[in-house]
Amino acid sequence: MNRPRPRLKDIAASTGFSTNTVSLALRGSPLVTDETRQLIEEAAAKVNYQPNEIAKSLVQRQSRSIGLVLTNITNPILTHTAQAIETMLSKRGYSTLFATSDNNVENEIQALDALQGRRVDGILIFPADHHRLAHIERLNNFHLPTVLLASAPGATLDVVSVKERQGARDATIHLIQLGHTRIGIIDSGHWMGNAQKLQGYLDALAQAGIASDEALIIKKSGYSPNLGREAMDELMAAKDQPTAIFASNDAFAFGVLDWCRMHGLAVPEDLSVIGFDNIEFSAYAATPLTTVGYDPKELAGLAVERLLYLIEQGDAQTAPLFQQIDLEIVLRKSTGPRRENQS
Amino acid sequence: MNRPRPRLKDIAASTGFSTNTVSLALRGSPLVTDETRQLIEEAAAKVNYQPNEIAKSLVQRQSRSIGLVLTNITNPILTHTAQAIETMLSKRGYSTLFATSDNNVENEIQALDALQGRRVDGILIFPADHHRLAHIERLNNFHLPTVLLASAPGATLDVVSVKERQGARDATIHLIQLGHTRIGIIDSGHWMGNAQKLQGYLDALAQAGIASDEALIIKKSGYSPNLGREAMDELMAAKDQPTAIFASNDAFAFGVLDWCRMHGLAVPEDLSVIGFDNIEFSAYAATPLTTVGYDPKELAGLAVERLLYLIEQGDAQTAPLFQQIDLEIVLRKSTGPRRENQS
DNA sequence: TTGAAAGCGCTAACAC
DNA sequence: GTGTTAGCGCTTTCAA
Repeated sequence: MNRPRPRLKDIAASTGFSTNTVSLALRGSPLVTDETRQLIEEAAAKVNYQPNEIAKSLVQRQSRSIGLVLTNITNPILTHTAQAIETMLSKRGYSTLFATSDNNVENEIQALDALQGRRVDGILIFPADHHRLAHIERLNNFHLPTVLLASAPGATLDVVSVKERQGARDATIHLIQLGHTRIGIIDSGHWMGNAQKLQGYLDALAQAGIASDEALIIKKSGYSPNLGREAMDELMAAKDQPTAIFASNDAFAFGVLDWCRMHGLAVPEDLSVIGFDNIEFSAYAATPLTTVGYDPKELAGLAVERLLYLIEQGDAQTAPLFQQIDLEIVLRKSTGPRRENQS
Repeated sequence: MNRPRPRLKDIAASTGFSTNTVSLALRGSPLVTDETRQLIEEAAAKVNYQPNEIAKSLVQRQSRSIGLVLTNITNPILTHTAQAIETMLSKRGYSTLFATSDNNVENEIQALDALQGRRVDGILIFPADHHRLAHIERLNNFHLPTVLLASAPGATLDVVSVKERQGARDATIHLIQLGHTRIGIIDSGHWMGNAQKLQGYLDALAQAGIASDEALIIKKSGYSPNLGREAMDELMAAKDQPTAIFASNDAFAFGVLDWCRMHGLAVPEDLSVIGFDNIEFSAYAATPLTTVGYDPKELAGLAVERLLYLIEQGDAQTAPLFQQIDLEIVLRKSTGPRRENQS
């Protein structure tokens, strides 16, 4: 297919050394004379020699590549995480093989198979379904280092994620402190088997002695403002309407904001809304969005460090580590005190 | 590192056949008996055999992987493109190696080197600088199929991109038709050596007989709402202020919207603004954004098809193909007629 | 300090 | 139909 690329052998032939010497020289071995090295390096540069990493991988039994599998990257926060991961990995000499599951476990299994076939040295994965992890945990059978980018309950794998439950609780408490008691939640967690945010929300209500109400808990599968709008239709149909909404991601929150614009509700005067993720755009929403956020670089950093550590450990078994980073409320304009005359 | 994975040899030993027969059987060759195949497949399944793609790549001299290099993916439209590309490639049996240049040519060169080292079969690249393409064009020396995801002027490579110039012209014409004559542009193209949008803007003015004014042309390097705000500070300092703004990307437009909010300008009554890219959230901006957009899937589809075609062509040289997809104005709320009493 | 030989896990060419 | 041999481009013993 491609023009025959120069091999070690070729530059060996042109310089008169053996392939072994050439290999040693190019890798900066101290065994080889400076003079020899120079000769060899020149010859290599002249033909634009680039070592074949594939051959290298085969003999060394390591590919210096890792697999990154995400659900989908329509959520900008995942995008930023992915980019940070790639940058860090690249600095450490690793390539990243990228795959998406589109939130489908079958796709995920396929992606994982492909990555294993390519003999990646490790895997970073944001699982499609936090309750169906068997195929991921099975990677351990081959001692393939893996870290989960989400805190799946009871996972026997390394985890680096965000304190979702606590973040959700803080968000809800923020609303409660503003005087709200009828607080709706739009949650997408169940979709991937993740009840963390819902739990955090319930924690906060319980702690404040507020009874939870099924009519205020809406579950939506996906990540899109449309779903936020749909949820609002249901939420505001209740006879005792909420005065505040906790949207489990910023996209939902935008949908809520949009619903309010369409229905003439003022935010935060008529309705408070808080989001989750703090995507860059949330500052520019119809009403600048109060939300709870984290630093994707921090997440990426921990995940990469841990994965690389596991890879370097080799066979030495280490107990799975569970790491979670903090979330912080970013106060903007979409939440405010409950009005006296409010429902 | 990893527990020794089963090899062809192992399952050959366990079944009593030769490695060759096993290889043939597992690849579904008609040469091998059904009975034999079945035996072999069972044995393979039992040990969870997964062919080593690295070894395969080495002997077949093709990796069935392609390199995708982007500048950075903070622009959601690039994100969508990337995801679409990965999905399509995966369906065709290709893995995608992902790299980012962060808009830095040095990084780009490094990424390209890494990809070549890994012997990718082809490269899809959104170049950091549309005027510095030499290192990319050099890939042709090794007959490494490459398609550019942006229309660099005078490139000797295959290109799949959007009709930026025309899109920019249409956007500006839209503003002109609304009665605006003082139209500002915030352009980021120069940053990557791309004057397409600026050209389109000038085309439209010229066509309408409106003199262009340097004071209305602001160049900003990057992709962020902040830059849009900064640009507005400069734009609105002119003694003859613009009544409409063409922002060369949606992030800039959000900055403009925010500036207006801060300065008490109503959009579109006091100022019209049109963006570029139609990122998902533009519908949820402070004022729903009128912008010009395209379908990233269409772009991805063309690029992948072309690249795969080039790869399958092998050495047969084909003239570079230049493809551009159409853009369409998405009318929302941020543009309106120029008011009589407006400056 | 350098070279020869073996081998990573697979496919391809050729026997039988 | 199935086995044997060679070889992809490298690194890794082991000699010299």
